[in-house]
Amino acid sequence: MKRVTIGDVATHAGVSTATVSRVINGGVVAEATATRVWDAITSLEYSPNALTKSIFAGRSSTIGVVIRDLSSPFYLDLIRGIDEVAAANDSLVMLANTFRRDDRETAQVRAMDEQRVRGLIVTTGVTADSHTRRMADNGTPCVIVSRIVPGMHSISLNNVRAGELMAAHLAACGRTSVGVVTASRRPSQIERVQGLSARAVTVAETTEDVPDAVDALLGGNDRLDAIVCTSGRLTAAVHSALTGRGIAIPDDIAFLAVDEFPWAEALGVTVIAQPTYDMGRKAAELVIECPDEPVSLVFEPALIARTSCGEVSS
Amino acid sequence: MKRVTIGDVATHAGVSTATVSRVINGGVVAEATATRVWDAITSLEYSPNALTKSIFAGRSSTIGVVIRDLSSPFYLDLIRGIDEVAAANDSLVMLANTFRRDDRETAQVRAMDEQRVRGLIVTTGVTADSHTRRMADNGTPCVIVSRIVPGMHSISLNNVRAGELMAAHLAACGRTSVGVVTASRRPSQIERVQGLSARAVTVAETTEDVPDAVDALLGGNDRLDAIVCTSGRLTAAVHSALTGRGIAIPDDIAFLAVDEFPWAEALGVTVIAQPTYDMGRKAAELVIECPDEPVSLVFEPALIARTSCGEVSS
DNA sequence: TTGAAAGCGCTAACAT
DNA sequence: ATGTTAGCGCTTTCAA
Repeated sequence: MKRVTIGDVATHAGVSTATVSRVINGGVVAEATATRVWDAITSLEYSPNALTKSIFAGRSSTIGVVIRDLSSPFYLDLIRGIDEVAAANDSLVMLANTFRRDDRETAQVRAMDEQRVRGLIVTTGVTADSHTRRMADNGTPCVIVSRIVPGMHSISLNNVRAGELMAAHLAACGRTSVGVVTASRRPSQIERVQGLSARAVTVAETTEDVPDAVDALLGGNDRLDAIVCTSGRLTAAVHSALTGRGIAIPDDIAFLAVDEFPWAEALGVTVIAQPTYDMGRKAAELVIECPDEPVSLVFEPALIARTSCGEVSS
Repeated sequence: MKRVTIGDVATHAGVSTATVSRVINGGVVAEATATRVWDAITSLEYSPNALTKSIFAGRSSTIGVVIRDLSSPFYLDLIRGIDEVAAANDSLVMLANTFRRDDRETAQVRAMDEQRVRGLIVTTGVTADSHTRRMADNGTPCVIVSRIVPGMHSISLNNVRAGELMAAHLAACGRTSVGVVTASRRPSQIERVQGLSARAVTVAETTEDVPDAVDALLGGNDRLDAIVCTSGRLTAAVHSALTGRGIAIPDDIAFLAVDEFPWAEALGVTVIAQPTYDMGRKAAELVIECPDEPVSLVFEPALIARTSCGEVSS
């Protein structure tokens, strides 16, 4: 069960470990020696130890990703984008989910630091920021996603614009009394609501809170003609709360959501889409390129009009 | 930018590196010394290098996961299950997507081997099996998901039963002429079709192939009264191909899919659900427990009846 | 209870 | 072109 080491290969090929290392990493070696070494490598099924290699490089070749909530549709494409860039750069992706728990967020960031990841991409809340910043100070390129943090790289959406886009679309569809279900007091959520100038706003932390939130909206003083959900994580819950109450979309109430999802087309749900995949790619590229000055990239949202707001086809 | 090492801590605390190591890993140390060391650790912001640690342990504490296609709804919950168990065992998850390309599959498995992962969970095709087996032989606990491979740990679904469940349900709904869209010649797909005893079967490798596949089914000699899609990855495409052709579900044709997805409820799509999350947990537990004899766990599918097959409420 | 010293598997000067 | 040697940051005997 003992692992084959570079030393075994060296002995088998009758050379020194240095030569084996050179063969593997492309140094100057005589053709004949190289062949002997490769033969030894294959016949012994030698697999180099990336961990030990990393010790010399000072850090590993892995990109760390800390995700707050893997169940949000936003993240799958983000990860895909990151993964693709990583694969193109011979990096692997180390993933950690924090289940929306602050203590796990700091723990996971710390774990990534201990793993000496090549770079770190996080979608954490503010709690983990001090740890992340410390990592950045120690030379690990860190990218914050979905939030702008001064002095650090960040990838985010123009959330105010997203709100405005929604407001404009709703207005164009003749809806004037808008109710909002929003996820939390995170900046991104707040900004979206800001651009929205809504009549009523309720907060639902989890999907379990959604039915109550929807009831609150529906039972308010204003008679609403549109409901928007600013969190992709809650969209399904809001939608089914609405239809479950016998509300017809868009005849009774218009429905507008943030974040594209695979079934939006089938359901005719109009959404604000983030260029999630590109954001993931960009985040990974930032890690690879590792610019000296903090760069803060803001992506523009796009409205994908379907039928849930009572759109009239042009 | 030089990283703080255990040596720096030792100097700062006026002890040897051995003592620092003992303090961190819980050896026998005098209380007073321990305090001094902890003070040094915090004041220097020392972060232990997990890579170096791993080279002593022989392997890292990370669990490797190689996923064939991150876009399939099946995998998010699988990853969540794995991640949860990993987190509970102080492990991180290293994720690699292979984009359904055989060459990338072997490359990623090899990469995981080089990373000396604590264990490996793969949903790859057969191409990577020889590599995976080699890893297993070298002492890395490996778990194959979605396929049974002799001599190796595996987690899979009772696919034949899934097919039978579908057939029975369709029959109960009075549907007798069933057409199937299946994804590929992978065993899991074939077994599902087996249990199904369908009138017509077409294969769609990717979502792009789906429209043609559906046309082939619809244009066949038999007049079908049910379409089932045996691949979660293709469900959305099949559904929209159907509705896009003006076909009413379930009035014109019943629709039945494999793999639960967040919007199934909203759309009323009847599905065969896999206990994906539990499968992920079990896979990770297998990696942690590392049983000597190969264990092959087969999970049972469950039908979630909604309305897409013209179900009559009891 | 602690320190000195010998590794873990590999790379990178420096010789030859 | 190749071998020798000294590390990388840490753990782990073995003495003291």
